[in-house]
Amino acid sequence: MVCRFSTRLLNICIASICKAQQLEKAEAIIIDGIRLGVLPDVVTYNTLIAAYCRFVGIDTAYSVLHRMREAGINPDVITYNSLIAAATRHCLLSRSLDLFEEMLQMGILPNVWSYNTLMHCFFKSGKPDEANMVFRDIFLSNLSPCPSTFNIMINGLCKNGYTNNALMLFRNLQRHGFVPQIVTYNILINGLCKSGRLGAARRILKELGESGHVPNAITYTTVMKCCFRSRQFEQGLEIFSEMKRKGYTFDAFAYCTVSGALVKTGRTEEANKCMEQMVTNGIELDIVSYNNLINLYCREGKLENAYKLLDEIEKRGLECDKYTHTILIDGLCKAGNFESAQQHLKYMNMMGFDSNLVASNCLIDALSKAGQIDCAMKVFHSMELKDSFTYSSLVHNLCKARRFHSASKLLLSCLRGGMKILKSAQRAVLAGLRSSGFTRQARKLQLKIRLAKILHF
DNA sequence: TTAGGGTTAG
Repeated sequence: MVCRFSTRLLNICIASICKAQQLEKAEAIIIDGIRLGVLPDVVTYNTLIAAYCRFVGIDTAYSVLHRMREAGINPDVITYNSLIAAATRHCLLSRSLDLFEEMLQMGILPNVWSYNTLMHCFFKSGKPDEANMVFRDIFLSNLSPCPSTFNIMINGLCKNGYTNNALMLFRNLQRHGFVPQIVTYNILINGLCKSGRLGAARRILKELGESGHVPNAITYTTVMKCCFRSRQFEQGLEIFSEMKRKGYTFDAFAYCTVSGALVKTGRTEEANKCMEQMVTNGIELDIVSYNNLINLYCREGKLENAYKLLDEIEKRGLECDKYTHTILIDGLCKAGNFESAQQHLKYMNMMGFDSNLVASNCLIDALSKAGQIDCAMKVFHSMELKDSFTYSSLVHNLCKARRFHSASKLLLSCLRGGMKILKSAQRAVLAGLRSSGFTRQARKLQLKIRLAKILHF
């Protein structure tokens, strides 16, 4: 139904149709509108582009830009900010930069949101130095940073391992009159908890209470997770009860935090009850909840039930993510079904997931524990990306197989790559070399370990 | 239009 209305009404109509994800219908209405003499404007197309970014993909959204120009409407800073934000959501750094450049070439001046988004994209891509340069550019461009600018900065620093710098920035900003928002406190508490600085996190939590803000569901989930991480289980469960009393368990977050922690400690029955409670309370299962359930079934050895859930995910129109696949690969490994695990890993590669590091590590660990260390080495050589877990597991199991020279070589290549390795794995190599009469090699290796520590840490 | 909490491996 198209009406005789003004552009403003057309835009209201397009916004509501886009919200309902009926994008083709929205485009048809725009065309009908033109025929009836109701011309779309930049707001009409920006709404459509934002919806394509959110519900379809950046390429489709970008193609609307052409149609927009054909209709004689020039994009503005909001058009480009939407596209840059979409690229950032998918961690497409070069795409974000290209769009930023294109915007400049079109003579469109970026605003503080453009810089915020670009900064966030650099942080998400693990490039804090570049993000810092964008932060400086905001001031050089004579733009005023907004509270989100600082929140993105503090969050990015925390996520990239610079929690101390984040805390320093927070204090500096406070000295200059910055009033932290509840989001700022949550970001900092989460960063401090994850880096193991529980005392500092507690101080910030106390400050939050004194600031007049009320802790919200996110604050509670963050602190609860922190308790589980530091093995203060009963305290974590007390927070969960408090969340329920206060009505903060309106989504899947708290339930998944609790059930995840219960599964990790082998309390699968309680984890099951927790998820059942979630469903009874009318909370719909999302992909993370399904992942939790799949993990629960895998731990109980009920792989068939786990696979049944995959069908349910598909029926519900949800998409499996890298966690779903990793959990299943780990489940197959733990059940000793290496062939299926390897097949699933291949499938994961084929699907083009951004990372299969954890899944590969699961396979390496399980294979080498089962004595199939050469198979594990094959997987190792096929991996593009390796981390401290990959090396620790292999070095440890090579020692168990009394292959101390191979373990020593691998240990050194890990340290040369600037990666840490479990202390117990280091000790196993040194002890193994000594006990098999290679004391000189052990001494040399110890010296090299010390040198690597000085160079990298 | 941007920013915060949940799920994977020793």
